[in-house]
Amino acid sequence: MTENLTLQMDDYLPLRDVVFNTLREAILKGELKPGERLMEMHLATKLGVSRTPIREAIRMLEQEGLAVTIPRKGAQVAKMTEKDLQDVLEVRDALDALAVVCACERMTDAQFVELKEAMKAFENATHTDDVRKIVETDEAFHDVIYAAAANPKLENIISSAREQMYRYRYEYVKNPSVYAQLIAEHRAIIEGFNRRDVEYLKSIMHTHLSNQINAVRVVIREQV
Amino acid sequence: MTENLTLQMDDYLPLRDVVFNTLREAILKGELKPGERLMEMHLATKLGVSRTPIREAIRMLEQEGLAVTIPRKGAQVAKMTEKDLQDVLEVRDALDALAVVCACERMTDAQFVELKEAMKAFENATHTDDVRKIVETDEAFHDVIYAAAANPKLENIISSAREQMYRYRYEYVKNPSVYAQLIAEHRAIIEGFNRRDVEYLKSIMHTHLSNQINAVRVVIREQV
DNA sequence: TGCGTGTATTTTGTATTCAATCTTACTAAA
DNA sequence: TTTAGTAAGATTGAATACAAAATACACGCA
Repeated sequence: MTENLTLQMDDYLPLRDVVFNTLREAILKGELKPGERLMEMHLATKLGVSRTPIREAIRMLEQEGLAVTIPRKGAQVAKMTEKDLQDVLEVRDALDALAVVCACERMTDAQFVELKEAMKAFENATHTDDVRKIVETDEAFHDVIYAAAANPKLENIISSAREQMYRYRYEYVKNPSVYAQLIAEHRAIIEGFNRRDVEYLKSIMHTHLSNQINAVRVVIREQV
Repeated sequence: MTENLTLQMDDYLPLRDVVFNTLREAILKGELKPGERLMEMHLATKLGVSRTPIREAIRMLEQEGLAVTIPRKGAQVAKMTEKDLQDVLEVRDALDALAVVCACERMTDAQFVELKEAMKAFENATHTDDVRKIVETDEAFHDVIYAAAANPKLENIISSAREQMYRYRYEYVKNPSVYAQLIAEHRAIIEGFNRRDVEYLKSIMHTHLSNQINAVRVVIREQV
C-alpha cells in the first residue's frame, strides 16, 4: 500500500522534466541538429504541452550546455567550434584521470564484474550494425567506471562534459574500422583495473579520448 | 549613435537573468541560507516581477547546483553534506591542477602583471575587516589564473564547482588568523608562475584547497 | 536589379489564470 | 493528551493571455 504510494510519487514527473529529457535525448541522438532553432510554440504543439514547461526545459538545457539562447531571438541547439571541442577534451581528460584514480581505489568486486559484463555487451554490440546500441554500450561501460569512482559530483560534471561532444560522435562510431581499437582499449582498461595500475589506466584513458578528437573534429568541420 | 543602439542591446537582460543573478548572489553571500525555501510568490513580490521569470531562474539555479527542487513542494537552497564537500573538493583539486598547467603554458605577461596586482589587492583587503572585500579579492586572484588557462569550458565548470562551496566559506575567511597563510600561498603561486614550475604550482594549489576543507567542514556540520 | 521602408506575421518575454497538490490548523474521538 | 480526519489556505504546475520585439515579405523607388 504505502509502497504503491511512494511509487506513484516517484512516478510523477513534472512536464518540464519530461520535456527536458525528451529534448536532451533528441539533441544527443542528433534528431535535433546543432544550430537548429528551438521554437517554443512549435515544440509545445509537437509535444502536446504549453509553452511554460518548454521554456523551463530550455533553461535547463542551456545550463547543461546543450542549448544557447539569444534574448528575444530564442534558443538553438548549441554548436561546438573546434576550440570548444579542444577545451572540453582538456577538461574531460583531467576528469577521466580523476575518475580512474578514484575508481581504482574504490571499485568493488561486484563493480569489476559489472565492468567485464559491460565490456562483453559492447563487444557483442560491435558485431551488429546497430550504431545506437554500440554507442549505448560504450557509454554504459564508462558509466560503470564513473559509478565506481563513488563521486556523484564528478559523475554529474563528466556526464555534462560528455554530452557536449557525444552528439558529434555518432559519425565516428558508424565507422566499423574503429571497433577493433575501441575493444582493445576497453580490454586494456579492464586489465588496468585488474592490476590496479593507476598510471597505466590514466594513459589508456588519455589515448582512448584522444582517438576521438580527430573524428569528432571532422564532424564539427562539416557543420555549417 | 549606433553605439548607443548596440549599448542598449547589450544592456537588455531578460528578467529571468536578473532574477537568476540576484538569487545567485544572495545564496553565495549567505543572505539565502542553505535549506531556506525559495517560494515563488514570495520572491516574485519581493523582486517586483511575476512568477514566470522566478521559475525560470530557479531552473537555472537548480542546474548550477545552488538549488534543489522537490516536485510539488518547491525549491530550496541546496545544502551540502560533508560527502558532497569531499566530492566537490576532489573535483576542484583536479580542475585546479589542470588550470595551473594550462595557465602556466598560456599566461601572457599582461596577465602575470594582473595576477600580481590581484595579489596586492587581496593583501590590502586583508588589512581591512571587510570580509566581503576579502572574499572578492581572493576570488579575483584565482579568476586571473582561470582566465589565463584560456579555456572557457574549464572556467565555467570550475566556477560552478566553486560556487557550491564558496557560500560556506565566509565563516572561514572571517577568521583573521588565516590571512597570513593565504597571503603566503598566493605569493607562492606567483613565484610558481614566475618560475613556470608546474609541479610546484600543482602542489601549492592542492595545499591551498586542502586548507579550506576543515574550515568549511565545520560550517557544514553546524547546518541543521 | 538592388536597396530601403513599412507593414504583417511570428516569436519571445512576462503576467495572469486555473487546477492540482500540499500544509496547516482545527475538530472530534479514543 | 494524543491521534485521525477534514476543511481552508497556501503553494506549485501548467495553460492561457497579452505586450514587445524580431523577422519576413511585399512594395516602391532609384
